[in-house]
Amino acid sequence: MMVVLEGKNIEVAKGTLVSDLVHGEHVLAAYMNGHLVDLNAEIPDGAELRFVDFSHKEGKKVYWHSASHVMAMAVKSLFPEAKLAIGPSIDQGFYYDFDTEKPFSQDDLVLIEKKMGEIVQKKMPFQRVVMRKDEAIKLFSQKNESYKVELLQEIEDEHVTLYQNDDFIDLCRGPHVPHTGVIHAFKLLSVAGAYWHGDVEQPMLSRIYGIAFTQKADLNVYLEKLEDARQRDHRKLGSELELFTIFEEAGAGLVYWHPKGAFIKRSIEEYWIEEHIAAGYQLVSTPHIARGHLWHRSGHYDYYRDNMFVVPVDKEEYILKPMNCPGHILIFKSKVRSYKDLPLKFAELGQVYRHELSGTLHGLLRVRGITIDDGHIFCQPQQIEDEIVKVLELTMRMLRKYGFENFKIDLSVRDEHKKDKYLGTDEEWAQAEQGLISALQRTGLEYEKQEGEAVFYGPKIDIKLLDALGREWQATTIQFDFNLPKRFKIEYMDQGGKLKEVVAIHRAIYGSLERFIGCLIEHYKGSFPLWLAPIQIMVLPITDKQAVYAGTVLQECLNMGLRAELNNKSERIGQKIREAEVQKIPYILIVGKKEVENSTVAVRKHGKGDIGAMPLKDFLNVIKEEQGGDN
RNA sequence: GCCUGGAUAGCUCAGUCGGUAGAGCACGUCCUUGGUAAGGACGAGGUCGUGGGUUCAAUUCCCACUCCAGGCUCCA
Repeated sequence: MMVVLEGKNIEVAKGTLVSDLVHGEHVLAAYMNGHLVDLNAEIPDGAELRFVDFSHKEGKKVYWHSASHVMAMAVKSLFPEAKLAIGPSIDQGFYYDFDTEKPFSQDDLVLIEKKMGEIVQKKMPFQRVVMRKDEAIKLFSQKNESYKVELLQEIEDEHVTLYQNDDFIDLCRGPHVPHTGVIHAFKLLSVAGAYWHGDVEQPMLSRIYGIAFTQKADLNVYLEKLEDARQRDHRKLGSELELFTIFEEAGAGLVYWHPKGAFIKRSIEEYWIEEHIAAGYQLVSTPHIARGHLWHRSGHYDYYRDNMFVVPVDKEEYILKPMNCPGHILIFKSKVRSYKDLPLKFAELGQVYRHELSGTLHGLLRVRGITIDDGHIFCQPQQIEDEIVKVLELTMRMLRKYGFENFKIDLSVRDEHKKDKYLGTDEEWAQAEQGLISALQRTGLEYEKQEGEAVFYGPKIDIKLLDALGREWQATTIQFDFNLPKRFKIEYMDQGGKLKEVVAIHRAIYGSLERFIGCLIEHYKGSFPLWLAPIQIMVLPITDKQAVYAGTVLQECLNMGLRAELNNKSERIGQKIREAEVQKIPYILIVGKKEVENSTVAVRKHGKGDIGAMPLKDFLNVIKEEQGGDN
């Protein structure tokens, strides 16, 4: 019979298995007529086949999923009483959830890993078993695997597949790698609690996360990357570089910026203000607190009450603002606006407060006191597209300033089948969604359309930026709002003298400044570019005899508007260099006897080391070009 | 909010099977004046997260709370 393998016609005997066509171990599974199958699947006549290896996304999934089975085998042999829940592959590796009397500890992982090693050695085949559902239920009931039984009961098919290695059997759709020996390099990474079905009401299970690779070297690279990420942790760098502290005494999720961190924050804000004024925004400033009445009218009180800080004042409730929009709307509504005034764009670096659940707080990435770089665009329907294009262009220019080059853009639209879930008319949605699409097309940005991901009050564009390690960070969001214009009756007078409802667009480019700075810290690994570095230059005299010259070097730097400091402690130069390097200061100017005689400075650049001596003027010229940052 | 594990000097951590504690780094003083990532000596520094309980005695055992970590959930 004929089959098509990787696009080529070949002749094979009837009853040939996929594995018969495979040479070597790198092939993990195969696509047969579009379906992913095991290698020991039989090939039907005329089948179209494509091999899948670890370099394919699907291959990784199969591999990691098989690794999770190996882990489950190890767990069941060490802890026979542990009940199996689920064990899928994830973006980076796999996990398996178990119900155990006592949750696993870090020490257990070592034991489990060891056992996994033994299982891998045995090269146990993954055998696919097809069974009637009721038989499978019986089987797992006997084994006291209640979670598997529950899963089976949710399956509607009459037959189910199971995979068996020796006496270990697990409900599984598959496919799997041929045998356990294929799993070469693996590591169990962490243990965590997780609810069954992710449901708070359900039992808490013990989850083990792991990762696996076909080569030991790849695993090492991955582990190094994890270690690099740990080294970049903004919480660690934040305290080492004295950028910020979150004080237990002062409250969770509330950030105290130390001078250096505050400098960075202010630099980012100043740059933002400059760009926004140039882009036609008008800065406004609104209070941190407002009467409850305002939040009832905006609808926040009903939808968002649990996340708001409520303060009793006299006989009513005041609320710490969780968002800036109502404030900006009040300013818009303070007088009758003409179509000639539109688009009207208000911007504010507004401090908002949100009562996020304690467990979700995380360094700067999730806080309760948030600085939002908020902007609201009030415009006419026909202005939508142009305005979105302007926002996108502004966003790209600003994010690129920080060295972000790769983005993931999501366009979230409503679910056409559940229109009743959303506010706003068909016409409004069509206009808004089309405006976003046209704007994205005009700017040439690639995006992914996410059906049904829009919020109930309007469609949106979210931009995630990819940092130096390729990790995603949610930053920019551009959202239509069909809710607030109606609730607040925000209108403008058109050419015909009639009042019409405005189109309102929320947008934030950094998103949250706290999160953005956290991201920057990790992106730069604490080594800020010159324009953001709190201290740009450290002047170090080699001995006390150069103190006077070092003082003049410092002064010249300061006169140029540079942020420079002088360390004239009577320490060895190696020690003082170390202190400055640990602080990741971009430039160190070392002055000794030679430099005094020649009126030069010996320049040491962070990350590069000694770049030689040069006249101070030359150095100042070099640095002047670097000073403004990119663009 | 939920689960597990934590909280000891400014930081990183050790320790006390119940009798109020120790290291390294950082900090201060002195010696040293040294040419590209840690010179030496001495010194100061802690109500052992907070509040209660048991006990002659609690940093240690028990309870509650707060905060932190890793997850889960949440993020109109």
